[in-house]
Amino acid sequence: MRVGLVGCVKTKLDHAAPAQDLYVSTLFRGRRAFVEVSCDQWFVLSAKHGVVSPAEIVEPYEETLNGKPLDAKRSWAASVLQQLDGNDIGFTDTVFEIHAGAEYRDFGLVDGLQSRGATVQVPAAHLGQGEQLAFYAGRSAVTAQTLRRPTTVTPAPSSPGAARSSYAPLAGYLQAAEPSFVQLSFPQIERILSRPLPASARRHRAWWSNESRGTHSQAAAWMGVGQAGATQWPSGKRSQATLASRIGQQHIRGNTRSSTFRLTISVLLLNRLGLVPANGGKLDPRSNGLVSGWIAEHLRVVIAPLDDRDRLGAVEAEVVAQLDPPLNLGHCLPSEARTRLTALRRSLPRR
DNA sequence: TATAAATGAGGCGGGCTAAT
DNA sequence: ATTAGCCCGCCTCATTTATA
Repeated sequence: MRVGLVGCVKTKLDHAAPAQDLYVSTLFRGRRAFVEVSCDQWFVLSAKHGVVSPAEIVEPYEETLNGKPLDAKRSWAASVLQQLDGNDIGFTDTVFEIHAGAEYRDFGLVDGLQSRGATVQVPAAHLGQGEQLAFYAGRSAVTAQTLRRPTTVTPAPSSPGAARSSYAPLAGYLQAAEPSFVQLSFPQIERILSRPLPASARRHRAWWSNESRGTHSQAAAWMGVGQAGATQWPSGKRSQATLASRIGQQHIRGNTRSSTFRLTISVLLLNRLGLVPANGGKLDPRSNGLVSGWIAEHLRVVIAPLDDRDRLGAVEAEVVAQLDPPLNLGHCLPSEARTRLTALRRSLPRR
């Protein structure tokens, strides 16, 4: 049995509503989505009412544990434990997953649960505010499911990408779309997002532009669509890399260890750019920057969508066989140039 | 000493303009 | 027409500083 306890937040609806809907901040919604997947049952930890079932109708109120006197926090924790005692929960075979701040946890609640024989986990402990928002928004249902298995939970570092954005539903729609060409109206997009688009979306064409390194999450949403990696054989493991992450982070801004393409460019330009090898088959930071600049300046990318990622490996072999690109080695016939390239690549040994 | 207020953190999201 | 990028406010928690 796994029980989620979700702390209340300040921002609420202005009218009575089921507890699960009363709290409307991004953080609460993220926590709720998390426990709905990861737990068998969950409750709200309300500063005013203690343990509240998600469906229970609650009037909006203005109360928080933050900054309350020690005694008040202790007696609040005691009353929460009392409510849980009366809830027919078998503590010894229950894992409590707490999604609330330290004020809610550390004044008797965690200790009380543990002394009753329960296991307590705090998946987002020690994360900063932004990190928490990213943590909850970035966790897909699949990821939350995996939390059922490990005994200790370590929050993953936040990573760039579209999944944590409020535009994630749009990314998901595009990801799942059958045809590689999709046309949507404003209202259709708003239905997918379950909220209106900002006014700028209708007023400024620029709102819809792509963005390589900016902060506009809507651009990240559609630019992150599309998986770059094929299914690995024989493990069947699927790469999580998107086109944006593979090309941008590994090929253009990565290092020689993360991209064979970079390795090839680096060894070919070693003398011309005065590149200095470093340990581990990499280049020193300055040299790596020079390679990034060179690639950014010269690289042109053509994207050919393919619906079946499991066939990417076979398609690559066909494409390479037809084009016979001089810098590719795999799937190619041997040549004098390729023998030299192999030798050059050895000039950056991985050791 | 207890409480309240201010501040910092950092990712998200929006508005807008300059540059290409 | 499109891209790059600056600026600002929001959100919440944790910590520091000010006040009663």
